[in-house]
Amino acid sequence: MIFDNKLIQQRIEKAKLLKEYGFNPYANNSQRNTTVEKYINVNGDIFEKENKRDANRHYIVSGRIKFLRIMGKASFAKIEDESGMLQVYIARDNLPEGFYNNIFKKNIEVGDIIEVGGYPFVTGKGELSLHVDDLKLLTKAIAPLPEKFHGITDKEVRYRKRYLDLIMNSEVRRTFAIRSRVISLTRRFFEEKGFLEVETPMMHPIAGGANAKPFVTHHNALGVDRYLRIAPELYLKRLIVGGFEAVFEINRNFRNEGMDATHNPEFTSIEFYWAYKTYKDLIEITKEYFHYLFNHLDLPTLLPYGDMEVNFGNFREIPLIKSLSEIGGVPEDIVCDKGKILEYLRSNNLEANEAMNLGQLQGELFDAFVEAKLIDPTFITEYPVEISPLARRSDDNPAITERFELFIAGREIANAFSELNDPVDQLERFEAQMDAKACGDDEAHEMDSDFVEALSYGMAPTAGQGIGIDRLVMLLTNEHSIRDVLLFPAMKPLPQQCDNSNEENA
RNA sequence: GUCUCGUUAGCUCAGCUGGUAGAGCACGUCACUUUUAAUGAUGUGGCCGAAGGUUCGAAUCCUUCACGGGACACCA
Repeated sequence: MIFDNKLIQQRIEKAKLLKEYGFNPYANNSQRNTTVEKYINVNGDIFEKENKRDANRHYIVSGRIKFLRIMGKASFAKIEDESGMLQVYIARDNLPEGFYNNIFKKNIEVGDIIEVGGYPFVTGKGELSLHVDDLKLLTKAIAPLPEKFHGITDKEVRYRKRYLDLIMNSEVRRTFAIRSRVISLTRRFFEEKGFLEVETPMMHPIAGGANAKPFVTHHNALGVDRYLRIAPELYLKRLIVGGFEAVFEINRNFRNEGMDATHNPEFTSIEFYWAYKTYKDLIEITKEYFHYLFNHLDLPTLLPYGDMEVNFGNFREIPLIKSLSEIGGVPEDIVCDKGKILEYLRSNNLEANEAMNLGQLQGELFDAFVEAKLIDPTFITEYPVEISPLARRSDDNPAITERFELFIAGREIANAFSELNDPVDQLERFEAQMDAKACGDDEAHEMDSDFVEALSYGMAPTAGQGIGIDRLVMLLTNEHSIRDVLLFPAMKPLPQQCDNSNEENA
């Protein structure tokens, strides 16, 4: 039984006793008329008052008891609501006869949610507090809170029981408040730019738009399997075909792959598509977007990330090949020679795969020597066509594509390109993917003939971009695990949980 | 997937080369009307992640498994 713990039994007993005394341990008649934050702001003048108090004011605040110091006939408690923590002073003689000794001291404890009324005053130690003349229990917590000083530090417990993490680590709330604002600001930014927010299916008959393994589910009514989407890309482009010229979608993608500090099976991205534009326009709007975020989030331009400092006032742009020598320190004369690259990789004790083509090897050099050095925001452009299967070829140089990836703090944060809109080329690329799939590549794209047909009606030249919201939030909040920016990250089930769910389902 | 570290009271952690399971906080009882992780006294509290094995004897040594953290490889 889940409540068989002795401490929980004690607290259940206290709730029973309160009921017997006529106090509802789950009262629903809150009279709260201010928050802790407002209380502290409004009563800042109490420090200047005579006796440092004003008994003519009266406020009712509510919150969870985080600290309780009982000293005989008087007590101090710290109660916390969403806005902050407030000290309240509870003395026997200010409460109804017997309440303090029999009800408060015996049956109310840390973790309970209470409501107190009283006037503002400043204690001898100089802390603005509330002088309580009315106290009631709103919610009895029957489970004891973790230790008040160390709180809850076990990452596993923090992720599995996020509510406990939020109770004990109030700074965690700040991370998720920032996340919420990033999503809200992102939406507003693109709306203000004239983009239309759309919702495309989460359940796809064909999982397309990325190289990834999908989750499969089953639609009973139609008797068919459906794939949770791995990317919204192909649907958003259909909308461009249909005549929308600027669309975006902020939503979840699902990939049935491994989990680690930067991968959760469901993750949030924004993808946006912009007709009559190229990737160069995307570079400009991306800079504007970051500027907008930083302004509205009040973040400093020099943002710490781990032991790095990222200068968001220093956006750079460099072609991939050029970055190999200029940033990666790879000798200029080898970056376009397959044999010399292989030799160079070997001499640096890196894997040198003879089967790779020039573009793939340049990608290897980039990963090994450049990526980690891209601290300030850097647009890497002119990707080799061999490692950019979805991007439009450059008209000037058929070996490279009209594409960029944005790197910040040594990590990829956005991927963008001028979209392929030649339906015959697209069909051929799908067919090549089909061959790869037949050869055992289970992440190869599926043929989506409806999408090819859509392109055959003509898609205006379009630029499209995806930004991983989770990783962006990690960057902005200086968090180093995706689990710290997801309220409920995916976790393996515990054996006991399986048993419970079976019982519930039975 | 590989390597590595961890899992002991509600929480945070000790527990050495194997010999009856420890502390602080929390909780119970008592004292205390301006405290700040309040204080002082006293008491309760354990399937040592799970299963096997070695041993007279295992929290401790060995094997397997489960779940986490970190690193590396692949993907956003």
